[in-house]
Amino acid sequence: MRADARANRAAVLSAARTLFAERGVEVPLRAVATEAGVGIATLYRHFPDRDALILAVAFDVLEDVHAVITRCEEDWDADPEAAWRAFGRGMGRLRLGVIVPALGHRLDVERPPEPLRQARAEAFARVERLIEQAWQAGLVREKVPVIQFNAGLAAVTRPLPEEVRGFVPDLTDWLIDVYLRGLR
Amino acid sequence: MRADARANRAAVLSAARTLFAERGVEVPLRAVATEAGVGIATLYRHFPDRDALILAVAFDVLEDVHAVITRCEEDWDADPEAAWRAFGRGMGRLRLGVIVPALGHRLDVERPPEPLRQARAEAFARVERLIEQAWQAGLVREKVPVIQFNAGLAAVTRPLPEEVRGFVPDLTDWLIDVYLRGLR
Amino acid sequence: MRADARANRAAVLSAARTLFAERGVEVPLRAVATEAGVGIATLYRHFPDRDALILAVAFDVLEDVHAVITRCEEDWDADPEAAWRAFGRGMGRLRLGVIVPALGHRLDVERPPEPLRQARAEAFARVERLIEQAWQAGLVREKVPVIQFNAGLAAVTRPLPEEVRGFVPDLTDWLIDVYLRGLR
Amino acid sequence: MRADARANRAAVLSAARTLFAERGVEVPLRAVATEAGVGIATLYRHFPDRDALILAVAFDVLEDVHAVITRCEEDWDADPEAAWRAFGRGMGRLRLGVIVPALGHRLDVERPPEPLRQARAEAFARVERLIEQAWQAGLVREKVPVIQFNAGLAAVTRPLPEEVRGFVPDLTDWLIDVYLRGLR
DNA sequence: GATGAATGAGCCTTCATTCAT
DNA sequence: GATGAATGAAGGCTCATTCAT
Repeated sequence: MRADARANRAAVLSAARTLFAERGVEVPLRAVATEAGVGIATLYRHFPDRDALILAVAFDVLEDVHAVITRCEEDWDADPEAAWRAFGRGMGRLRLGVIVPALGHRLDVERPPEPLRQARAEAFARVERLIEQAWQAGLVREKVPVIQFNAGLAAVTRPLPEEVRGFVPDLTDWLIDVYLRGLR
Repeated sequence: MRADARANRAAVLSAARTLFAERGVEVPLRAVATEAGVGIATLYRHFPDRDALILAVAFDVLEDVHAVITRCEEDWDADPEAAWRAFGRGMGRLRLGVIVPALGHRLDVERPPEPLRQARAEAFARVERLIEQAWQAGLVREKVPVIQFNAGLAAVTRPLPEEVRGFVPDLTDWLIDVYLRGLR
Repeated sequence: MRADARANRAAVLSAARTLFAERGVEVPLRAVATEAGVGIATLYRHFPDRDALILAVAFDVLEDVHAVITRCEEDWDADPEAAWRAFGRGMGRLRLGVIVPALGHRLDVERPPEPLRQARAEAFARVERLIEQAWQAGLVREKVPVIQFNAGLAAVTRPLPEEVRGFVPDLTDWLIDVYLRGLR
Repeated sequence: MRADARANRAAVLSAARTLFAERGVEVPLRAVATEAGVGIATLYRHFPDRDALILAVAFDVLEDVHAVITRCEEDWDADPEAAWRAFGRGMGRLRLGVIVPALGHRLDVERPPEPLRQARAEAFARVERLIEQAWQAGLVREKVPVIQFNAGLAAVTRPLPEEVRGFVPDLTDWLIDVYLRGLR
């Protein structure tokens, strides 16, 4: 792939991630292309349809998920509770709440492609280990299934309407704290 | 035919409430009409545009909100903790998570009409009193602002994709429990 | 026909004539019914479809046409030129320009009904006689065919947009004068 | 593909001009697109809404208006009367009667855009000069305001229904002659 | 490879017309 | 006879997707 092509792909991906988070995955793809500074046909060259784009964003997010997990693992011994909370907030900042439902909504119909399934499984396994550790450290009252834990996280991090955010600016962080506390 | 008309209106309202909850407030109005078993023009006769329909659903939901609150107030003295939890679950079942964001999204643009504002304010006041009681009973650690409390409730009760629900059937109830526990 | 029914019919007819002249024959029939102060179904009871209503208005206008002609005939001997001009203005005030095109547009496709054809023929004959008289009196340079004369009158009396009317309030009367003068 | 696009734009414009003249500016845009041999979305790409299309047609017509005026100016000295009549007929052929009312009807609501206003003003000025000349040549009895002159021309050149045109094929030319003669 | 243009499908909304009370 | 309600058929407009340059 040419260097400029790669740059375009990256720009589209980044724009998609931003706009998906801000306006939902139903945002017009033309808006994504414009935000990325490329023509609509260029977007389609890299991502044949909306699902492909969502999928790519999902991979992108999953990478960050792994980074957050890694960070948590590294910081764990120094201060489990802080690491655990940072983990929650880090996950929250990834807006899982946006991409997870979209994945369910659009991709599971036709079976999620194997690579995604695998990357997800790997992340699940690592989170499961974290939950286990947290349980041993007394940070969660029971070993919640990962999928349930993630679903909760997703629920808690979906964007709320402007109006509400206006009144409660740090709502998401607060909600994550409440969520984690509720798990104890 | 007044009776028929009323029945149709109710059918549309009910269909809208269901489909809004399942597919979001952007669901095609034709789908709502079909689900209600009426023609599209009948829907428009009763609700001149989407916002009017959303508004009507909001009122409908608010009525149920008041009922849930009343129930909680009545049961409070017998067992505060049980009443409080029932309150949370009752609210959860109303799918506030669907209608609240929609209200923010669409109706605040053109100022929500006074009656709604008032009905909402009334509900807020009653919930505020409940929170106060809960605080006194040691069920919440601090007197959270109602709007924040509700926003959290909304976040926690928005529908998740089929896939997730398949794995964790009682997710919403579980999340509400976690939420309420986290507030302690 | 009941008295109230007759009154309703008359009200609809009158409203139609007004609104046709003001907004064209494509005006929503509901608007006509409302203007007439009756329900839409009442309008339809009296006039099964738009064409029937247009037709009825046409008859109504034709009656006035006959009155204008009669007036002209009566005043002729006293002052032919004044009578001729009054005739033109009288016709102009009837807004033939609104109803004539509509008749052509909508009714001729399926042959205009006999009664209309006849009433029109009668009016045509009388106007033809007037033209003959006017020719003898030197008020027109040649014996224009009636249909042509009327078409010209219709063209000249169709309503113009507000903007223009604002600048030239008496445009129609002026145009009729020009038209009649041009015929000399 | 710039060339194709331009051709399409021209085709739409031409189709619009034809259909506006034949069926009025309320003609379905789909019909215009079909007549132009393009998809409906292509029409919308070039003209974002009906007003934009009407506006473009208006500009198009105005260009022809200027051409007619120029022609008249050039031919004036050779034979003023012939030039004046040719001017009237040339204007008549442009179907001002269709586009002028539409401009009044639709565009004045949201202020006609400056360029149009200017092109129109320029045409008005030139016609005013022609009227002045015609007055000096004894071709009009008084210096009619341009707007009034044009309104009359518009009134006289609006299309009449098929039926009438069937009976009097050259009605418009005849009417223009009568109009010009009436102005003497 | 990148781009803008073209296209049809789909949703919103209005309106003529028919029904049921 | 009068009425308001119901309905489907357009027509306006947007957007995902495909083409041609």
